Amino acid sequence: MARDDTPNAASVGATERSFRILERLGERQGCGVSELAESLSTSKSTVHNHLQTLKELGYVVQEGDEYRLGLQFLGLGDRARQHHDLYHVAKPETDSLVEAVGERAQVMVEEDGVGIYVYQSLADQAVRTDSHIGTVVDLHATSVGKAYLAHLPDDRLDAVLDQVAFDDQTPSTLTDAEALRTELDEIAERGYAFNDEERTVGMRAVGAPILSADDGRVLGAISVSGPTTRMTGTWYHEEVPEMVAQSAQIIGIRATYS
Amino acid sequence: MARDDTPNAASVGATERSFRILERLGERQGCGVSELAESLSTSKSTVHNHLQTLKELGYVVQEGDEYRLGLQFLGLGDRARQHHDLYHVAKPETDSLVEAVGERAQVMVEEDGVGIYVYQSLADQAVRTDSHIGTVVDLHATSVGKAYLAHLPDDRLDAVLDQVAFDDQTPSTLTDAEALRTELDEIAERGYAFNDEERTVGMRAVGAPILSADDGRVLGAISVSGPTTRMTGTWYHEEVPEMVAQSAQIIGIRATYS
DNA sequence: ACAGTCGTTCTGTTGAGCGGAACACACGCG
DNA sequence: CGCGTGTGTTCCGCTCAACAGAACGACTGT
Repeated sequence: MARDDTPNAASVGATERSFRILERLGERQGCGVSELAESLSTSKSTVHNHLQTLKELGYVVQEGDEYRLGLQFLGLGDRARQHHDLYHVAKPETDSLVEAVGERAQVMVEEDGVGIYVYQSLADQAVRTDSHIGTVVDLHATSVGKAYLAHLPDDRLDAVLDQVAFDDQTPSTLTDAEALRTELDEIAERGYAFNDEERTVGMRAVGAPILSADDGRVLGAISVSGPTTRMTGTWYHEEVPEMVAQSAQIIGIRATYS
Repeated sequence: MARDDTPNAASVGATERSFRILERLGERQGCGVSELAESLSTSKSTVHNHLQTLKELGYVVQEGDEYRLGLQFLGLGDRARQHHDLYHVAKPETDSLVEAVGERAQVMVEEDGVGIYVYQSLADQAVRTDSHIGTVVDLHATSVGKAYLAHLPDDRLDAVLDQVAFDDQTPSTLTDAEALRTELDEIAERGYAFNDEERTVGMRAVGAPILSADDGRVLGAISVSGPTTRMTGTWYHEEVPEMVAQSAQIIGIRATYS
């Protein structure tokens, strides 16, 4: 369910094709029909039909010989985010956290076995990577994901781990389910999680869970990430974790009483 | 093209149906199969097929007997917004404008004949309406839209006005094309536009165009809106316009040199 | 003028998206 | 307890529409 390459085919093929086109349009910053047709191994006419339909619906705009994603998706995205009220309470606190540490911070929420960034704040000197709002991340290979998993009830955790494909993304990625479970226990006790180049070489991160203040349920997670050159020593191991955990706690309190 | 009810049918019907379902899911905050099927006058099985497909693609999540929009749309929306670099430069300035006037402000960009809010900032006492990020608005019935139109080249203006259906939304809405043109001339000279309950009864707004600092091209528009009870006298007619126009100018300058 | 793009249009065929009916399950009520 | 009614889900054929491929203009740089 969580991964894209599910074996069972989608029942509505045309819809799947449309979204493949849209996703490709997002990756490249807009492109033409032929480029899309080739990269999706579909005929030009089919791609053209879909683009025309999406254009009429307002989800794609045409600029000369190029097609781009339409801004209407902002509306759908905003509507989807309104269900997760965590966003509104986390936004200001995340901004001040970024101001304090001078790196990058992101707020994650789980959806259907994967993590999705609902907010991201960047300091001026923060490292620009491919992650942004709406980025889908693995729960077991990020500091936010592990902080989240560490506080998940056992049955939910089992369900998530069953879906996870342990395809090591970097040489440091955990590939063993048991090793992950023992690390999650440590994280739960410690209160925050580290990520040392597991997902992206050259990047380290510190994540903390956002817990409901009354029933202790985990609502999401927040993390700060930066380059290995700056994330070192007690700054990486103590001071940043302290600040992240504190911000996470504040967000958790605000989320429960609002 | 700009409006939804275009006579010519979409070539890919399944895609259109999928998006109708998604839009409906957005309006109601998630709902069930039967409710969707009835309101779209489609069979339950068809709706179910589409929902399953969208769920596998990650754009819809299922929670018990309810379906909701998935957070993946955040990614598509963010990608679409990246093309309009206006967003990044306008965000901080809009926030400080809101802090100064204590109402609501929104940044608009044109896309295919309609206006779309790419950012919105709310003060604590701001009026909550149905507008939010991604909201599609008519260019001729909003202060942002008119401020934008007033600085559009003649040929582009003609093209937009041809598409506009003058369906008066409130008793105050302008319904005559010529009357609109004369008002646009005044706006262009004055530098800002007013909106007195044209779109929403009880709401007034002041909008100013965001112009490129070098070639004077109009990039978008920004507006402040609030209730008629608070938007009165010189505050509405002079002070707020002054602040909005100043913010618009700052954004225009930052947008050109960045 | 030519060959190389690009996007667009056309047409036939087949498979897939569709509606309708039947199913399984959860309620609430007498 | 059944019943009635409400879900969401599954099944199954029929037909229409989504697809591939080829042909068409319009450009662009040889």
